[in-house]
Amino acid sequence: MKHGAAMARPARGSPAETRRRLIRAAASELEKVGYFATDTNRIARAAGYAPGTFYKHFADKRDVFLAVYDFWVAAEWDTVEKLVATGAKMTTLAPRLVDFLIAHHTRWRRFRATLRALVMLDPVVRRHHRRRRAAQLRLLQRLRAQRAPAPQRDGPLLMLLVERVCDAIADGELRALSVDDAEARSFLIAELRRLAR
Amino acid sequence: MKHGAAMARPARGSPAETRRRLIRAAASELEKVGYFATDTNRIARAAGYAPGTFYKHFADKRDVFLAVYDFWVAAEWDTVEKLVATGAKMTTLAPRLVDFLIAHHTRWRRFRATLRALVMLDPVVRRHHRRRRAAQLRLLQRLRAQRAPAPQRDGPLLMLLVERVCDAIADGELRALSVDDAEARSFLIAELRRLAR
Amino acid sequence: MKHGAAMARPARGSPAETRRRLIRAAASELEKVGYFATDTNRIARAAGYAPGTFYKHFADKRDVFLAVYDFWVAAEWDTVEKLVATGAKMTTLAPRLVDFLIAHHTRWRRFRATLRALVMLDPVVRRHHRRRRAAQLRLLQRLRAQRAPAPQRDGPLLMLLVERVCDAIADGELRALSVDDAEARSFLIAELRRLAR
Amino acid sequence: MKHGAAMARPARGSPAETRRRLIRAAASELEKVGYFATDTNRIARAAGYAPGTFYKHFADKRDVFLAVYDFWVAAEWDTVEKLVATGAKMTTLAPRLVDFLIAHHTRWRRFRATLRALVMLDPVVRRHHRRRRAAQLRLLQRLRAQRAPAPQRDGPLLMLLVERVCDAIADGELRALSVDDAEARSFLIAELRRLAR
DNA sequence: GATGAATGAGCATTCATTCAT
DNA sequence: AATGAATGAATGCTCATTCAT
Repeated sequence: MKHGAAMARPARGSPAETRRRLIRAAASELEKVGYFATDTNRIARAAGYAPGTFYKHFADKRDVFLAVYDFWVAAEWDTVEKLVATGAKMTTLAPRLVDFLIAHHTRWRRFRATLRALVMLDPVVRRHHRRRRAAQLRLLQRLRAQRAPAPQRDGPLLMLLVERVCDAIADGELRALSVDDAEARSFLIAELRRLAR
Repeated sequence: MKHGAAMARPARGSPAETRRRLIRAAASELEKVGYFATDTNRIARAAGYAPGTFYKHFADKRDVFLAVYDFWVAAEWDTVEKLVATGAKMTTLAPRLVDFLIAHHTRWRRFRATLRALVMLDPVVRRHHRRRRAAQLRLLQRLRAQRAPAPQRDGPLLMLLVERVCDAIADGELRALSVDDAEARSFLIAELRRLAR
Repeated sequence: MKHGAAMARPARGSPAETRRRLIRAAASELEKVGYFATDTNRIARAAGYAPGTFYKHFADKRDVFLAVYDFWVAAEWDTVEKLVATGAKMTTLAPRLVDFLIAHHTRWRRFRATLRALVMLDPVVRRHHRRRRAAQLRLLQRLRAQRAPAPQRDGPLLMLLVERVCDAIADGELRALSVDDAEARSFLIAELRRLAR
Repeated sequence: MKHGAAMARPARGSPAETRRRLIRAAASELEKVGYFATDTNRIARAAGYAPGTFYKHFADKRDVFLAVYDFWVAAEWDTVEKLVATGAKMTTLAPRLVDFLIAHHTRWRRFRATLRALVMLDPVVRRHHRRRRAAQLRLLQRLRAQRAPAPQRDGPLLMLLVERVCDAIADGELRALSVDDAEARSFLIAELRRLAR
């Protein structure tokens, strides 16, 4: 009715499409108010579905959370890979990477705050997170291997450091302590450049 | 029986004593399961009191959380001050400080995970946290002034860095990325020593 | 068993039907024990539903109260309009109206007692009540205009008087003061007739 | 300490004094927010006592309510008797009585709203109220006997009418229906004068 | 595949009342 | 006589989840 009589039962799209819509809605809710302040009914409604539909696509509330996390990580690493694939030198690459990472963390800072808490408090989220981390590390090492063939052991610390500082900038923690964002940015760029020798 | 595994029923005590017991019980609950998985009735029972007693001492659930936070911060800085007051040189002082901070963060890692999330998600917790942070910074500057009279601007970054790395060690994030805790510890000690020249 | 003496479990019905059932159950509870002695769980159970269902249909306890009030007012004025619509002369109409009003107020006297108190004590109920009152007054004037085209200003006092005396009869206040109900009834009929000249 | 060392344990006054203070505090609370929105702890605190003290003087919450009611009724009839005792003619007396009653009801309108509800909903309050009413009626008849020796049967209706209209004026119900308070006042005065022939 | 009415355990919070001091 | 810390049943309300359609 709504779309005219032409479409023979649009059926709202494929299951995959529905799932994607739900994840997007969940991501948005999680970023707006965090995990504990949303509920699955709201997520379903925000995606344009009924409450029951949610449970056709996700086992439970935590399950969307993990899906959103995967979505988030994929978005991050896709961009990182693309930037690296440009073949630019570290001198040019580092600021681009840092700017992207700060923006990405800022855009998702409330989601990330929830993530950090759940990783600590929920064993299932923890396990999932560890697995993804390991995968990221492998990716990172692959990327670096293309530039400096010698094996390197400081990847983890770098990753952690970058992530932490990005979160701190996003949270406004540094500003609150009267540290300039630009200062923190320079610091991150320098760290990245140092790696590439 | 009625109180399950609760602490022995406390003697009809002073309000201050009751409050302390409630804070302790809340701290323990927060560390065990986090903010969102406890409830005020559990906290009260764990302290050996009835639900109503909780609300004689705290406005609401968030209110104990802030009290626990204050308790935690006070415990940390009391020890830091004491260690500094020994008058030991940075060479000896730094490992002691680092070892204490790592132990302290490890002991309260789940509480700290919750804290970080709430600072991001709850404006009241955020405000409270900012205020405490500022106070800590003043304390830190006072402590450093005794050693290096020249004014220093890197306090905030140091504080943040130390806290972040301690949390990472406590969370096991570094271990999960096959970074030795000892390595991280050395790094922190080096950073601290660098400050004192 | 689980639902105690509740109404038979209603079929999975339309929201409107559920809402109606909840209003009916609330009306019955309010009349039996008054606003402050019921709770929303009891109302839901009495209607044959679980506690949560109540909140799908009403924002809070006060909200059902207002719905019951509207229901009550509608029932009253529907009948009044019907009686007036018979076209009977005031001589015949007056006793019928009075008898209905006395019966209606008697049937709902405890609800009305609560209403009067809440109108005084709760600003939201007060506002709602004022609005309904104004609507009733307009209806009354419309009804009277059909009989006596000249504009009349004594509607409010009449409405108030009738309502008050009906409540007094219903409450048994008059009987307690050894005033015959019949006497009060005659008084009301006389007042109504006087209006029609 | 507070009052100097001179007073040998002021003991706060006699039990009767304490009781009076509690009643006064309860009256004030009841008028401010009504029966269901106060609690006995608040009443005790408002009177300057601890919660326990309340229960040394009253069996329960309802018990103070009845005491306040008695206090209120006594205040009303004391004044009425005094006004009647001036020996003034009804022409002069009636406006004075009416003005006092309107003021009295206005001052205590929220208390009276609660009273009317509780009379309807609580059997104990109901019984108590009936007894007081009967006593008032006897007093009224005694007062009128001094003026018109012939027995009179319209006392109850008069009392009820006056009370109801005073409440309506106090509640602002009449104003809300655009009936002037002055109009209602004149009506009451006329009714009173009619009684005295 | 989607719906959405219904669920009910669970949680934060209140308050009349008690009793050891 | 007064205290006030403590009680705990009760209450309003939420939300993850189910299931008949």
